Amino acid sequence: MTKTKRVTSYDVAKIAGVSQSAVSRVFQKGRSVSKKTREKVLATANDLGYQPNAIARMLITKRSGMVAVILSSRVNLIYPEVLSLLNKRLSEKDERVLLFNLDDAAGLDDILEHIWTFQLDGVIAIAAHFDNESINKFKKHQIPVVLYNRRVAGHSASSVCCNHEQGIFELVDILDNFDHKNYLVISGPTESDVALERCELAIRALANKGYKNVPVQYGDFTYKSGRHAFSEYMASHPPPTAVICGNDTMAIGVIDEARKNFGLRVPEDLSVVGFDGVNAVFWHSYQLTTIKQPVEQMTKSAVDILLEQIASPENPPQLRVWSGALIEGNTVGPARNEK
Amino acid sequence: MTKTKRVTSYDVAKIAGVSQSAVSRVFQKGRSVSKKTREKVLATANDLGYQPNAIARMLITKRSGMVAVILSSRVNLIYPEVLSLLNKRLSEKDERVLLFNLDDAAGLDDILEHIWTFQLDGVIAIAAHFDNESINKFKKHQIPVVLYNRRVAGHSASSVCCNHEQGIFELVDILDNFDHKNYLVISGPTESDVALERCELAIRALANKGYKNVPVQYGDFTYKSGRHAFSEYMASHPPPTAVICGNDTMAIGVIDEARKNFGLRVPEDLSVVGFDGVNAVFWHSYQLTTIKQPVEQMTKSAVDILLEQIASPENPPQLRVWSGALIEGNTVGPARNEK
DNA sequence: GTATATTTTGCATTCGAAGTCATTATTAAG
DNA sequence: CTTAATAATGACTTCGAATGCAAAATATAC
Repeated sequence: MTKTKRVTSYDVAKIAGVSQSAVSRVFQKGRSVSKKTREKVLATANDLGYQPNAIARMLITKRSGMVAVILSSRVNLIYPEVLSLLNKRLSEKDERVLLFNLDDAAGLDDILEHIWTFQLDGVIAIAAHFDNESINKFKKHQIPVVLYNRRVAGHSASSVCCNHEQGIFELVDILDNFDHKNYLVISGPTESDVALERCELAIRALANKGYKNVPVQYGDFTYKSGRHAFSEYMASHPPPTAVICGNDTMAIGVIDEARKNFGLRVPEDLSVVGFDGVNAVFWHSYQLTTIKQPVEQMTKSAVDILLEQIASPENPPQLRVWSGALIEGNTVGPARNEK
Repeated sequence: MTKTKRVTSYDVAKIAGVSQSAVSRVFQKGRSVSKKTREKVLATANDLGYQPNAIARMLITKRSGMVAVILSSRVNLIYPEVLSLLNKRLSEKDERVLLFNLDDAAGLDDILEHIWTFQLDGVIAIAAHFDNESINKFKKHQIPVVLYNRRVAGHSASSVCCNHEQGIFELVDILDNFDHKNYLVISGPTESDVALERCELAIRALANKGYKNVPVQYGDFTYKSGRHAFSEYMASHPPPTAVICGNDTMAIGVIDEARKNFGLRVPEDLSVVGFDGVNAVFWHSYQLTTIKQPVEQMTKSAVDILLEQIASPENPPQLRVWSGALIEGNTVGPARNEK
């Protein structure tokens, strides 16, 4: 029942026989304090169990030491990995992660309200949909943003992206070299910018090879939706020989559906490629050929850029693009072109 | 270059022709303000784009509106789901999530330091290892904690757990009914409390059925480690007929290893069970028989308990245990008992 | 109409550390 | 040993909202 009051810098000051300013200075780096007082203060601080109150510090310094990470969660198996790495990198730079889930009932506006009031140092938005209007709000509130895998028109915000073009083109090249002619694209949901980008690139890459009007089915990045998209297509079309999927999870769904409900062998009868390089692509039952998103570099860049923008807000927005690496699995083979 | 100053309650007060207190009261619920002033204030606040500064509020109210979630990440596919649900539930109660990853170089102590200085409202620790010493620190700092899937000796902290005993016993019952006699347990890493608990329960459940000295291999909850543990065991023992795994991901690894490198069919030659109920257990290539952790209820309870503790810190710690649900897959069958 | 109860209001203070500035102690240079 | 330069220190103010309290305004009862 003892409502222990917090130990403040004043308490320490009094006991150590110095001023509050002195105590404060001891807990800041690069401030001149004599060795004698520093030791005195540190000793009594330790005795009393004193630690500077971060909230009070935030109020006066106007830096919260917190970065918001906005996540459109669940959608993709790779996000947990991204989040974990971002957290790690930010911690190293002494920034905490305040997490926001965008897919909850509460929309973006709701999240933004919170971001303003919390005086965050910056924001990293993972594949969330931001239009220029939102970006302008950040400008107005003078909070740096870095978009992850999302570019915004006119380069008005910094972003770190996977080079989807390079990745998709590489996959299409491989398929084309195997003489595939009957393609199916299974895209992620139209609300997702990443999904749209990958889908358009696939269509463009195929067009370059001379394949126009490639059919597209839409899923929502989940396993189930991959299966469903494939069976939907099969219900009214002759089987394709190659399927290009918007992400790995759907690709795995396609493989299972093809094998189970259509008796197709992968890769003998059907080639399948995905995107992302999640752990499951290495599982023996799938061994998916896909592109690994360079998560390490991307998260590092995102944090670097963000910190730069925090330090020098007047710097122009940056764009950094990283190429993914091909994972050569076992789901691509020569086309079975029947005639 | 215009360093726009933040709009404060004083600014609004001056323009609206009221006192700062009045402005403050408008933005708190359950405070008496006349309709007239409320409207005036709200109008000018809107004009100026004023929003209360959360940091200043935290300082005076001593509530940060933030809850720390400590995650031992990566280890388990189910954590992202847990995190996402916790975030959602906490947002509904107007608490933000400050995320900490325990497996980074920075250890628990480092995280705790931050927790004290941030004056957090509470902490939810997901399967992190907390000893009584750590719990006592929380008591000293008067910060409520809820442990997720982790009990601490002497009920000194609240926790929400999956009923691993019921789950494991149910799985063992099923295997026993299929007349299995040669078991192998593949446990998660010894640093993990959940892993240890599941492993011990499996051993106890088997002992109840008369099987003593059941062999145990250790993995680290990953797919690879599941495969490796199984092949290690097979290298020097006759094949078991049933494998009980510490989680789903390792179970999937075992299935792949058994099929690929030992030509065993699942479930005809080998029965495999897991634990957690991650999405991948439904994938057609596996269809794992497992126990689904009741994540919905567990996260709800965790948040409920935490908020109760925040509201009434003097209340005793609570323990809530939820039973998992059996997922009847296709990886368990009659034992192939050769003699 | 007055007297009493109730709601609104503003003043002044508080939360806890950090920054400004003038003053004092210490060191280096001559 | 004096003078100049530098380092260390404390008093006071600041950040921005919330709150206890007394005064003022409004509502209710008689």
